[in-house]
Amino acid sequence: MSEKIIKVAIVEDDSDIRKLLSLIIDGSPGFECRQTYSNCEDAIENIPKDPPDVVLMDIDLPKLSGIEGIRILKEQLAKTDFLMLTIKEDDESVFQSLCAGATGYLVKDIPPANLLLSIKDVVNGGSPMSAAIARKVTMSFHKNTNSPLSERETEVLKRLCDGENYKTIADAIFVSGNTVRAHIKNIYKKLHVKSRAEAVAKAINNNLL
Amino acid sequence: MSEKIIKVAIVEDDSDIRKLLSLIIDGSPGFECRQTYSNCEDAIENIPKDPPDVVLMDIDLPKLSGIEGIRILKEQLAKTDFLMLTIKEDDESVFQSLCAGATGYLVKDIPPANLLLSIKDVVNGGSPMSAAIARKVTMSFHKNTNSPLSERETEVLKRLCDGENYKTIADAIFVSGNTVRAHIKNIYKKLHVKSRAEAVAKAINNNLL
DNA sequence: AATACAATAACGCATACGGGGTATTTTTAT
DNA sequence: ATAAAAATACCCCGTATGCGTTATTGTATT
Repeated sequence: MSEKIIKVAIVEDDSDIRKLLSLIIDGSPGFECRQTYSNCEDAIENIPKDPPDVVLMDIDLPKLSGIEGIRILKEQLAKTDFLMLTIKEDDESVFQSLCAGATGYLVKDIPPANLLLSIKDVVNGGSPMSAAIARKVTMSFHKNTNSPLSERETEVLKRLCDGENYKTIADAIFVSGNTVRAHIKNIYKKLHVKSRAEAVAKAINNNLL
Repeated sequence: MSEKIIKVAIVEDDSDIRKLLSLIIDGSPGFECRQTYSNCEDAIENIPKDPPDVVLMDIDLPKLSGIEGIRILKEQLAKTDFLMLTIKEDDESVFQSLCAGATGYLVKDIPPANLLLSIKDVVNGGSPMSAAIARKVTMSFHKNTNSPLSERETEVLKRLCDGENYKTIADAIFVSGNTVRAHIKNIYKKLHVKSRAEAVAKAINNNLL
């Protein structure tokens, strides 16, 4: 099946790790690593000249971060998959990376055999993630069970997200417009916001609906 | 490490599959399957009496769907992990499942050995997903590269999401309030919405920011 | 029995907002 | 070179919205 050699590029500032990774990849049948970079600037300049199948990207890099690097490179290289390979496991790093265009996220303690499997996985349409990372991602979908809002308020908030106004909501849930306004005021108090737009943003971003 | 036996429950309407799964699990050292159900109603009534570590949940079930089942069960059983095990791979099924509380999503053609690995993975804090499912999930984070909005409009929309008003936005980006209003009108036209709340909801749900 | 919250409902007031235009300048694309 | 799109800016108008305040009823919780 995988008769085509997978071309991998590496962006990693630690020269020991960089060389080790390139040796692992280049020494494995079916893989080749012709491009390695110690910083994002070089990668951004040279990777588009000969797009690899997969880029292994560190986050902590001298000037531009790996996340910024992906943001810039992914725009030009739609067909290239970017895999984060980093020691950082905080939510910010993980979700910023995915939003920037990463298709996988591996932590650096990954065994060489698994790294190669992950690279194969991503070219075959998967999204390899270390266990704890994958868990973070699925958790981000779970409905917030600690919502401060009552059922009725949640119902109203849902309708605000659809752009409904007082009157429309009132008619839909069979109460007066004044009642809807009262609910909305309570929603604002509980969410510490002062406008529909803010309430909607907070509701969506905190999985309150 | 895993000296404790992993208790698994199965909710699956096809009796052949149900029996096969329970045999695989019960026949593997370190796993036991004492509870199997052919529908959600029975599962909802009985699973809370003796919470397992992991529930393998089908989606297409006679009355209540597996997604609804998780929604109800997960509220009571915070410590139990729910793994979807289904033939369905459409976006709706995947994301509704995750939102309802699933911690993993496996397609039914998974080899028995991998199923056991996935169950171990989820109890060890991971989130096992079949390759195509994981890809769907990471893709859902990627910024929409086909945004109809200009840079300036995107900037304004971001600020609308923070609850800023005309004046505040105008001051922040050093233009007149009238200009901000003009931008917002264009945003409404392009997104086919007629209020801030709607624009914010659409922007967030479509990864325009 | 008492407290608290949720859901219901109303009124006044100032203004931010959405819809309708029009116009100039700059940037980008063809 | 020229057209299209983006960014800037202003006007009017009516109303939906946010804020303050008050009140009744029912349902939990203690």
